Amino acid sequence: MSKGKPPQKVRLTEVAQRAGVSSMTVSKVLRGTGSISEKTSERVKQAADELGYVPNSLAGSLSSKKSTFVGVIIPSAGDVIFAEILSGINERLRPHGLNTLIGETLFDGVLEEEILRTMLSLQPAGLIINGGINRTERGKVLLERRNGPLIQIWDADDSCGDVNIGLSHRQAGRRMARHFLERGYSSIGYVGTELQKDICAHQRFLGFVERIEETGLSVTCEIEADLPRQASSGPVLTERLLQRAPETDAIFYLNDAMAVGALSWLHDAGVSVPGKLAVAGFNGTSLAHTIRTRVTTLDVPRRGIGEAAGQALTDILQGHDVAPHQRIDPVFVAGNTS
Amino acid sequence: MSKGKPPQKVRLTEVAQRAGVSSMTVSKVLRGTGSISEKTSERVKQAADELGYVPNSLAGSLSSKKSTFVGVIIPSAGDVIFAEILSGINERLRPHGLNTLIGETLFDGVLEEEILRTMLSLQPAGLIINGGINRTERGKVLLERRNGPLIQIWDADDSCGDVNIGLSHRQAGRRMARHFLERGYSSIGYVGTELQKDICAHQRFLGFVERIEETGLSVTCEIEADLPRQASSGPVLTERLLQRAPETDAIFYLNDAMAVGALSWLHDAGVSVPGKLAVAGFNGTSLAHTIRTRVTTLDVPRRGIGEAAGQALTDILQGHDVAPHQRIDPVFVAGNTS
DNA sequence: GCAAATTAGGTTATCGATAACCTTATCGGT
DNA sequence: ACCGATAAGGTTATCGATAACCTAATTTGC
Repeated sequence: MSKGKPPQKVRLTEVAQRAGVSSMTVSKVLRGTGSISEKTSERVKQAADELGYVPNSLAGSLSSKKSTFVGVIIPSAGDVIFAEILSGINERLRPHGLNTLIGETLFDGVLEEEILRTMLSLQPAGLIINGGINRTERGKVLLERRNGPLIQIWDADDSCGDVNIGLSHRQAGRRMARHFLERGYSSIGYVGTELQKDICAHQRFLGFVERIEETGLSVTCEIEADLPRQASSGPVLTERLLQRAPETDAIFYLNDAMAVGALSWLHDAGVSVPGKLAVAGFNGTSLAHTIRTRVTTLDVPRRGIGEAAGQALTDILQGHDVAPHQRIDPVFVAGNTS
Repeated sequence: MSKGKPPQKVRLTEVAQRAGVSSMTVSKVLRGTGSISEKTSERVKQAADELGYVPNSLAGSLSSKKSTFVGVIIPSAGDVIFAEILSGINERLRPHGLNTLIGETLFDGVLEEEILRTMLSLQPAGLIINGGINRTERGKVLLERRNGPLIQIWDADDSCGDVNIGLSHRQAGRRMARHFLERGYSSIGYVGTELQKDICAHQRFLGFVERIEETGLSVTCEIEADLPRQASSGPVLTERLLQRAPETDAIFYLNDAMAVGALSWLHDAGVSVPGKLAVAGFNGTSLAHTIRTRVTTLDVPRRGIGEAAGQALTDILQGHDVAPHQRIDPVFVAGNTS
């Protein structure tokens, strides 16, 4: 039985020896800097290949003070919305040799601060962070202490960092209010959860109510701080709202998931949609357009936001100019629920 | 106008000076190792705090040969399935001070190899990688050359690394076949895409067909290599399949999204489900249970797989024993489409 | 044909932190 | 009082790669 290969690590030095050059030369060849003849360059590459050399980026970054990853801080990687943004970001970063480091805040400012701290300790080349969160003071200080570009996404209302890419959630709320008003609904409701944490959702709520109230109407709200922002919360809150205000003829939900959850319950409860009650959501997730029921919603170009953010980051790193404010507006999608 | 603060970087040395100790002492205090008196410990902590010291993990990792991140390689972070797995992993890693580095292969072996290379260069403390991909030979070599634990997820059929957490997709395919047979369907179809890339989906397909054929029946397949694995492909392929085999009375789809897409089309086309045609998907995504139509599917505990993977990784890092094979079976969910 | 410019490659000093090892005090026990 | 054990903290040598600078050999221009 063999002793197993001596896991003798391969460093620049080992490659250099095999190619008969200095380690600096290898470093230059592998990064394509400096001037090295075609011949030795080939020899070095071959040596590296034969030894299966894998560079140690930690050492490299420490020395060059240029790291190869970008921190991306979002509320949750499991939420379709942010998952798609994340994917869009990563798609644009990887071709530039940048790795994506993720952090999930769960909409919690304290957790965000903690994440920021550990991320900054990794000396990221840049940071992409989701707005719309109750940031701690120390969190803000950490953000300023950063090196490299800072892109804030999702929330266009709250500016911070070099570039801001997102939408005005307040305007989005107003947009949906306008739709309800144009349709002539007059007993209007709103259903949401966790607005104390998710500032963007809160802004949508405020914009919605604001617009409705401008017409003299009022909005019946059912807001529960502790329920999840998911389908399951839809039925619960809808039922509560309808008990308090049975005359309600239209409800705007925090997101599509809750709207769809509510629709399911409304169907079972025999409430016709939109005959008796209109329903609208937010996000434009694929689940909003399923089968017979297509939820009226505002479709946010999620992947597009991510791509724009990744692009902005690499552009800045390359010294290009980037528009500091990029509005990416949601698109109104008329379904058959309103 | 002030010149702006000299962004004088704070290193261990600066903290040490302010606290009147050596930098080694600061290092020990901040990591809680070595023996330092309560008094100096306090003094050091305060100094670090006042200066807003943020450690440089790159230097730390280089020196200690222990990095603080884990590479997670999945097909796509934007796909609900893997997004939830990713989130589960991250949830378990962060409390241990481990950061999650993501890589998206898009089911492409060559891309996977490239990602592996850059990930390994960051000296990750461990690796969690999705199975069911056509791995390149060099990719396999890279995986062996790694340091630290390697957890493979999603695909229990193909073992590799220290721990394997996932399901047998072949079994899953057979399970759904059994359901169709029990219901007495006899003209059975299968619809899928990209099976050449997604080995797991291919396994489900094989298991499904295998089980059906055991009864002497055959399966009409509509498989298109180049269409996306999304809702939009459902209608296209369903229409094609029904043209070729109008008598088909049940179809198993590659995933829920395609099944739901198909349902929408079937409804418009006036095909009653499950009266004339039964439909089943795979994954148990929330979109499968919307409103009036609840797709029959196999629900995979996605977050659970992620959590188990994260847990296994940290367990191994702490020297604990971990079961090398953890089967996480999907749960059959009877909807009203079959 | 010779000085200047360019090419090809090597030397040396960090980057910021930690492992491993050392040096003093301080404290009991006998 | 003396010796070994423990506590508290400091010294030194890396970790693996790169920036910055330097040297020698060619090439180029006129």
